[in-house]
Amino acid sequence: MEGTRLEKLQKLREKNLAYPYRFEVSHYIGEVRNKYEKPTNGEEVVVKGSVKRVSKTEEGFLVRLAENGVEMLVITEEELKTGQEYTLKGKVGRYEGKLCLYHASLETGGELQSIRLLKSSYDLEPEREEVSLGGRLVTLRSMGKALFGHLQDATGRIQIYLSKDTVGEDAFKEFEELVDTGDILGVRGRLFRTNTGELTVEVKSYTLLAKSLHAMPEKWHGLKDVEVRYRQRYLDLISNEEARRIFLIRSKLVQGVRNFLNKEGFLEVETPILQHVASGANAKPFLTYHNYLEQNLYLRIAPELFLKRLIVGGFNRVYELGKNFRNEGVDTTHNPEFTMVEFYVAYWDYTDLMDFTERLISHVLLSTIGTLKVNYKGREIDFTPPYRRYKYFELLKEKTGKGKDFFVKDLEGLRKLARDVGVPKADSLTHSKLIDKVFDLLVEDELWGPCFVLDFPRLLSPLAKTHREDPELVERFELFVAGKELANAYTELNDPIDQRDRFMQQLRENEMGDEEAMQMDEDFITALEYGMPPTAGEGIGIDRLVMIVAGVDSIREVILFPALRRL
RNA sequence: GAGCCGGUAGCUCAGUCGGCAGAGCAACGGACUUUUAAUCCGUGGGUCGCGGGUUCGACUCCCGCCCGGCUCACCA
Repeated sequence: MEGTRLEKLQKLREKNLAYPYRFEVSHYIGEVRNKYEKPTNGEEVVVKGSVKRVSKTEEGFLVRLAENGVEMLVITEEELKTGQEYTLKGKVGRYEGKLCLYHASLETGGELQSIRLLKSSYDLEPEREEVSLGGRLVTLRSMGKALFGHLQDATGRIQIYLSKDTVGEDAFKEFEELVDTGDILGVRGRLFRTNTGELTVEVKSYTLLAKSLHAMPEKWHGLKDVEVRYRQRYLDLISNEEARRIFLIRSKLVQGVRNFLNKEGFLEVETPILQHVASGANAKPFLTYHNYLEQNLYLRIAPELFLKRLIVGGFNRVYELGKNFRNEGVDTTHNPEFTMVEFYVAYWDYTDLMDFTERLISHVLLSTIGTLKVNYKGREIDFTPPYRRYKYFELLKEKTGKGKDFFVKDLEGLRKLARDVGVPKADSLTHSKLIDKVFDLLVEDELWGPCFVLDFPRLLSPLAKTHREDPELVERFELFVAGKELANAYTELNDPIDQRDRFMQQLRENEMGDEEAMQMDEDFITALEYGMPPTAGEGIGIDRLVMIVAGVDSIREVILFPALRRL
């Protein structure tokens, strides 16, 4: 902690001003800005002005361009010189809320637009509306008898102006003495625009709502240290616009999923996370202990078997959006606790789900980012339905020239193939794992655009119903995007006798060394014995979907507090 | 679990061949009533991730450990 900030806090305590209980806020900051800043539409304009400052950013040079004192931002690849006058052509947009000319290039002729007029058409006059706002003071520029700063929350940022004239001599002096950047501040005053056109609160009175005892991260470069960004995510959210963007997308996306499913008549349910048998997926569970029951319990690896019990119970459409826990490694696409939505529909089969998935993804994308096309790792992904559909063994045949019979029946031949293509530990893997690994290695990475892979080998899918046309297959599909599995679905196995056989097969797989083979769940089989209607079910990985929608390549960037070792 | 890279002031980063620990921002003092990465003058600030070793001398070289990132293995 910083000594001088502690001293200021002490002075606040003496004046009984240290940590007030409440502050009446009229708007969140973003609301005020939205009210007076019209959305831009990419209009192309030519403007002329002199360069006040050039900053280097990831998007190019960020330039402050002034025409008779009125300013706008410009983002350009051109190397402009401070103090020089230029005519520039570009598209009108906003940069952190401020009017900005994007993709600006030098221009000789063209119809000139005055910056003042351009700004007045997008940035409306606030008519001295009175507002009361709270936020964190993130910048502060003191000029003796007046000062400017910016107040920020996750919805936006707004400039504040204080002078001896507006708040009075004593309050101004107190501000300079006791307030630092980083403090949470409440301000009341009237909105106006400065000479350069920036929306600003002319502060009549202010309240220091919480002192920050630590200095803020650097105002220009932000917080870069990824470890600090994950461990102290609040600092990331304060100082990095990108972090705020990602988690606002995540929130909207989750909301979009819920809205869509609710609209389609699904019931949102919650099933146990603490389970006696961790089944429903191939994964190693976390183990915990319940003192009163005097029993070990597992953290769920999937909600599947409970959701299907609810189908037995007559809830025809159910979903659960929540966390699963798998005791596995951590990398750019895996976190030990991750979020999935699983949903089940009585009387449907997996072909119904493919169409449904396309509709769901479309709805979610449009409601979060307003488009079906996203850029990911420098390539476009187009989610416009329909998605391509490939059969599992046809993809393998393309790559290996071998058909389904080879993979299902010729274990030794498969083992040799696996060795040849470089599957690690090919000598000790079980038959089903071998097929799975060969597929991963040869096919998966190439499935870039959204596509369904369907009709998986029965061996790999102990909960899926046997294919109506081929007893060696099941009615199952996975949705692949950017080489990663995003969703997994099947026509659910509802024959209890068959289900028991499949679990038994899993137990044998376990004995043969597959630690992740599924556990037998007798209670679930009992439920099936009472009769489960034909049902289709699907799970979608929310974290991965957010990664693609937000365009980031590490799962930790879309999880607020990712798993890290304790310091 | 393995390989590679990284950890230096509150933050972002330099640090040459082993020779007094550096800059910008932030902070502190001063000037400045429309600034906006404000500006100008001045000041303070370090367990160089931790622990050993080599050396007259280690941020720098060697060994071990901790934490993180990437790749791989495992997994969705």
